[in-house]
Amino acid sequence: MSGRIVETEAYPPGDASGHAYRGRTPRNQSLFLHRGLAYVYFIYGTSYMLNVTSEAPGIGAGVLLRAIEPLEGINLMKRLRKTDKLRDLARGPGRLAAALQIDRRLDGVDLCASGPLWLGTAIRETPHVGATLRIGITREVHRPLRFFEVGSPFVSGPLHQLRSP
DNA sequence: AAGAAGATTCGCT
DNA sequence: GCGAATCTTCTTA
Repeated sequence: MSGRIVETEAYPPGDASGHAYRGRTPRNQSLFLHRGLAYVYFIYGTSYMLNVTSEAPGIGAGVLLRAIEPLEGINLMKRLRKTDKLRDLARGPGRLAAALQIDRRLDGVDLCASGPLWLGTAIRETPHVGATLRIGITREVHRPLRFFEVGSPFVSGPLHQLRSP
């Protein structure tokens, strides 16, 4: 299965809304490893979230992947998500993880090497990226750190664009 | 020690 | 629109 990332949120170093803010715990320890690894956690009793670590070792920070445009393995994703609606397969961070069968076993996996889960690049025209407010947080709510592809139907949440980065 | 809140989603009303 | 699901951390409600 594969998809194109169309929505992310940044949780940079020192961000009070980030999971690393209060230091290392058993759940978030992979956030403090080197960049390019998966940080996967479970929340609300229902949902896994996939993040990519983004800083040097010892600095806790990452990027939450909130939505992908499904590309390959769509029928498998439909089974895993128990829906036939293409638009709903991976629109939202919990849905994204469910569509890609991601759970805590993938926590700490190197996303920049061959393995069960990885990031790649594809040559395309430069996407139009918008920035707006992050969703579902209660601290540092005014920072425009949610990034999305303008016009994509596979993006979740409000799309009022605050600025173009 | 116990309860609430959290980077959410789903099903029922 | 609201409540439930139920893991991890933080607060003391």
